[in-house]
Amino acid sequence: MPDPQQVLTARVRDALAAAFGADYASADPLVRPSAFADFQSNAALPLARKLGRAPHDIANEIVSHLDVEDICVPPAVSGPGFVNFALRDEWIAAAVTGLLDDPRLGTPLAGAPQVVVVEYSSPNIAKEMHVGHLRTTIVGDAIARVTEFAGHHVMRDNHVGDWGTQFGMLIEYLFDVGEDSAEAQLLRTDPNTFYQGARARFDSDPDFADRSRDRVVKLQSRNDPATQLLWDELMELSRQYLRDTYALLRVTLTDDDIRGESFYNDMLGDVAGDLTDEGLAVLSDGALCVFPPGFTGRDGSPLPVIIRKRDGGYNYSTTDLATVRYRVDKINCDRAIYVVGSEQALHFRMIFAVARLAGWIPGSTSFEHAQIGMVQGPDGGRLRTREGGTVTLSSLLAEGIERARAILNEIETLEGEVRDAIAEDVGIGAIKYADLSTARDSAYIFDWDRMISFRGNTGPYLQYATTRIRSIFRKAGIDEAGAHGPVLVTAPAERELALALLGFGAVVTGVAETAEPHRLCGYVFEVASLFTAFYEQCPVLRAEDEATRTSRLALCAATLRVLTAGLGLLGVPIPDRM
RNA sequence: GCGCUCGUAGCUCAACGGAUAGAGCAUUUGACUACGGAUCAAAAGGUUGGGGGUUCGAGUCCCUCCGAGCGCGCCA
Repeated sequence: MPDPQQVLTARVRDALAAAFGADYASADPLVRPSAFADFQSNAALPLARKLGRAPHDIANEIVSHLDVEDICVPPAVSGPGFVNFALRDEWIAAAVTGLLDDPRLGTPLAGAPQVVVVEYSSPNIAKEMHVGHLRTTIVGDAIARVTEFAGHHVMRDNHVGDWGTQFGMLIEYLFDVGEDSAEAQLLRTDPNTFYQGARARFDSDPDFADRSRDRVVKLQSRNDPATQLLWDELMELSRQYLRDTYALLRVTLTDDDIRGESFYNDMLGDVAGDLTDEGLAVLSDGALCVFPPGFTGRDGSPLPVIIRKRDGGYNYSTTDLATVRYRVDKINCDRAIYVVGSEQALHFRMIFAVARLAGWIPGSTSFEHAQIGMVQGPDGGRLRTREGGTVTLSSLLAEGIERARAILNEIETLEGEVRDAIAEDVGIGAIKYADLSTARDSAYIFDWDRMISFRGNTGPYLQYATTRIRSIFRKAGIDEAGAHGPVLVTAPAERELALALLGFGAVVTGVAETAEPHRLCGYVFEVASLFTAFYEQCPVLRAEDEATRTSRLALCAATLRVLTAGLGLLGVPIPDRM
């Protein structure tokens, strides 16, 4: 347990119990990084009222009961009652040396592992993904990776849209144009154009629209082989497209993670039936609705969750409720994280409310909507192409790679094939890191120049930091895995870097709890910044003596491992050279 | 109209109720035969949209006003 924040938290808790009784051991010792020391405890201040004593006295009392001799120099009380901790250099050095032999880099395995469903990406199939899918895919994947690494059992769930009215339309259109037609070939090359063709006919030809609706019924009843065959073909084409896209994006989703809306089709009747039996669902304007308390619409009237439409069809609310039940009853999840756009916040609040009303979510189970903010264009509006159209994900990724290549071409003389691979890593890494590094629920402005810059808090800067470290080991002719220290902490830059490295586990654990990958981005950037400062101030290969050289090589190795682990958990690719 | 989210440095963004609100970019200055300068060091830049309140302590919690984005019955 090399994380000083956790160690100190435990020690202050002991001191609280010793000073004021066991009742106080449960209080949060409020140990935080400090600008005035390495860490501070704010525990004394909130206790002042409770104990009826001056906070400064309480702080002194805590200090007198503290046993931190092995970790810190004697703690000092300052300000209104803060207890400041300055770690001993030897303790930091020993802890970092220990980090080198810890495959988990100080990250504790979850004491009570949970089954966690992470729903993310979730595109509509038979359509190309657009920029709106970028964040849910990238952020969701990072959340899944981090949660998994923290020791939980993660079930990735790609809740694709494969079952709505539009599939009747697409299949009917495919029948009309002919499966072997040039038009049908568009499904392989340009599915959006095929979709638009179908849509245009749907809107202009009432007969076609009627046939499309019939086709949906045939599809959902699953008893028309010809319909089923075409749907299967559409699905296979989509799986192919998704495999390619996720591979390029370095996203861990596979075919096995696809559990689309169609999967829940046979459970929808039970959802409607059980809600009716429980007396929760009532008919309103011919539709079967649940009115969860506390939700009102435009004119102040109660807002419904529509379970069954007037025409007898089910919609996405029904599917989402079936999904909740499946996850609780069949997957036995302890936690479900929905990585979906923030515009659907109301929808999910209502779905979760209905599911709780129906008793489908046990009190101990957490259902969360991890809201994803919009990706905006330079003007703050929706991101669009120059022509005003929707930006497809593939064109966005291609441009990122192209921009990375252009920059690499200017500076480096790498072989063509190697350069292509590096350009891909850098371009994809830049986009992903920019996307991950802002709080997931706030909108951000998409800016090529900022994200692909090799300076500042960007993917390429972090990738570059790792290549510099690798370069040191290449130059030294040793393998970074062979650097075991011991680490000595003397120079200020060494101390700051070492201290930061010890915080890896706490950050990972925190991100797993909050599903906020941007905090991990902030952390790796801080480590990279401290490393470059160290790199400037502390010669490694030309260190003054052998012990210092060994120590600094070990610090480099620890930094490299923390950075690669952190970027790996974020899903940001790391080229060996660039 | 109602609800949700938000408003922080010129720009893009951080900040688990804790001391003097931090980074990056841009700007200005300094350091180059360098373990990869795709770098580092430093300066300057703020009444945290306005106003009240709670608290020992508020960018953070509550109220109110202003402004923005999103959402609000049979699309998903």
